[in-house]
Amino acid sequence: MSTTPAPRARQRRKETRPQELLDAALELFVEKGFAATRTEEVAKLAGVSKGTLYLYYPSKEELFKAVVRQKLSNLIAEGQDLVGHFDGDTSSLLRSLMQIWWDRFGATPAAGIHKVVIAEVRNFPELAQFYSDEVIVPADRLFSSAVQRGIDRGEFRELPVHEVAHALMAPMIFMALHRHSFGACPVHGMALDPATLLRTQLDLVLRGLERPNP
Amino acid sequence: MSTTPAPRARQRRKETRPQELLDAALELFVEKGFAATRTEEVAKLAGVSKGTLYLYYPSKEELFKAVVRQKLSNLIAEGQDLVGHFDGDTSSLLRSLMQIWWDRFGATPAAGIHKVVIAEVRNFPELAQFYSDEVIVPADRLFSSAVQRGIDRGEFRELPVHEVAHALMAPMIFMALHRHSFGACPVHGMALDPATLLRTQLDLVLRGLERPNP
DNA sequence: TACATTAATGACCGACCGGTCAGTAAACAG
DNA sequence: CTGTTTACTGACCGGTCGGTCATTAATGTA
Repeated sequence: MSTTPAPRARQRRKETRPQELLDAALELFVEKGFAATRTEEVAKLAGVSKGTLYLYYPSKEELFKAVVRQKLSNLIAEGQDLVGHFDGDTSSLLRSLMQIWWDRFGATPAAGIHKVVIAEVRNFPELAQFYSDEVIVPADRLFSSAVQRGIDRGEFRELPVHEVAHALMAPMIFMALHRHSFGACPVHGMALDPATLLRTQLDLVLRGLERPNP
Repeated sequence: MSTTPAPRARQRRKETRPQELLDAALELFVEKGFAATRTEEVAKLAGVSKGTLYLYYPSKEELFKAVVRQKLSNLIAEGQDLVGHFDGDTSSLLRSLMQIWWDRFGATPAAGIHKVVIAEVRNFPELAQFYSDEVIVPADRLFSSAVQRGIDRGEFRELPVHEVAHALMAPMIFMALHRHSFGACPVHGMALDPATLLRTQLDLVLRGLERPNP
C-alpha cells in the first residue's frame, strides 16, 4: 500500500510525526467517523504507538481540529483570492470556481470531513462553533461574493444571494457526501458521474441566473 | 415535555409498545446517530426498560431498519402515485412534488435519518443495501420520472435525467441535513429560510429547464 | 383463591476504548 | 565509554454499552 522504506526498529523522527499522524487521522476519520475511529488505530496507521499520538496532540478532538485546519481552512483562502482578482464575466468565474472546488476539495478525502462534521457535531458541541467559523462561514462568503459580483455587474437577475450560492454548491457537496458513504460500499445503485453532474448543474443554474432580455 | 398521563406502576401494553419504541428510536437516532444512541436510552424514552426493547426488536440494527421502513418507505410510494395521476404541466408537478416532499419529509425528523445513514453506512455495511433498495433507488426513480415526463411532453430541454433530479433535490436535502446538525447547535451561522430556498431553487432550475424559444 | 401464562424488569457479562504513566532505548554531550 | 535527555512504548485503569436471563408481577382462567 504505502511506500514505506520499511525501517523496522523504533525510530525517533520528531519532525515528520505530526504530518504522518494528520494524514492517518484524515483517512480514518473519513472512513469511520470521529467517535468510531480509535486513536490506537490512527497511531498504528501512522506507524507509532498510541502513547506517541498523545505526545503530539493532547486529545482526539484537538487532533480532529488540526486535520480541519490543515486540509480545509487554507483551501478556502485561495478561492477567495481567485474571486478578488478574476476578470471576465461572472459565469466564467463561477465555472472556474466550481471546477477548482471540485478538483481540490470535492474529489479529495477532504470532502469526507464535512460528512463527519454533519453527522457528529451534535455529540461534540465544541466542534460546532469551531467548524462554523473555520469552514462554513468562509465558504459561504466565498461563493456568495461571486454571485453578488454577477448581480452588481448586471449579469445576473436579482435573487437571494445565499440561497443561490447554496443551490450552486449543494448538489456537488451532496454527491461528495454520497461518494464517501454509499460510494465506498458494494451497492449497485446508480452512481452519478461527477463531470456530467458538474456540467448539468452549471448549465441549469447559470441559465437560470441570466437576465431575461439581452 | 411529553403528554404522558403519568401512570406510575409497571404496565402491560403489548400493542402500543412497538410504535412507542419506534418514535423514541427515531428521535434519538436523529439526534445522536446510530452507534452513539444507547438502547437503554431509547427504552427509557419509550417508558420501558432495556430488556423490553429486546422483547420487540431482536437487535439495535433491526430496530433501525424498522424505523426506516415505517417513516420513509411509505412516503415514497405516495409520491409515485402523485406523478402517475397528475395532469397539468410538469413545472406545476415539480412544484407540487417539491412542496409536498418538504412538508412531509424535509421538515420532519424523517429527514434526519438520511444524515445518520450517510454518516454510518460504512460502519454497518448491511444497512447499505437495505437503505439503497428501500429509499435511495425509489426516491431517485420518483423524481427522475417526473423530469422525464417533462422531457417527453416537450416542456423541458433534453438533459441527463438523473443529474437534473439530483440538482433539484440536493439543495433541499442538504439544507435538511444542516438543520439536523448545525441547526440544533447554538451557532450563530446564517440559517437559510426553507421557504425562500424552495422558491429560489424552483425559480432557478425550472427556468433552466425551459426550452429556449417559446 | 389458586394456578398458569407472559409482559416487563434490571443486574450482570464480555468486549471495547480514551487517556495515563512508569519504563525503554535512541540520540547526543563530554 | 558514561551519563543525560527525551522520543517512544504498551500495559493498565476507569468507564461505557449491546445483549442476556433469572426473577417479578400483571393478567387470564377456573
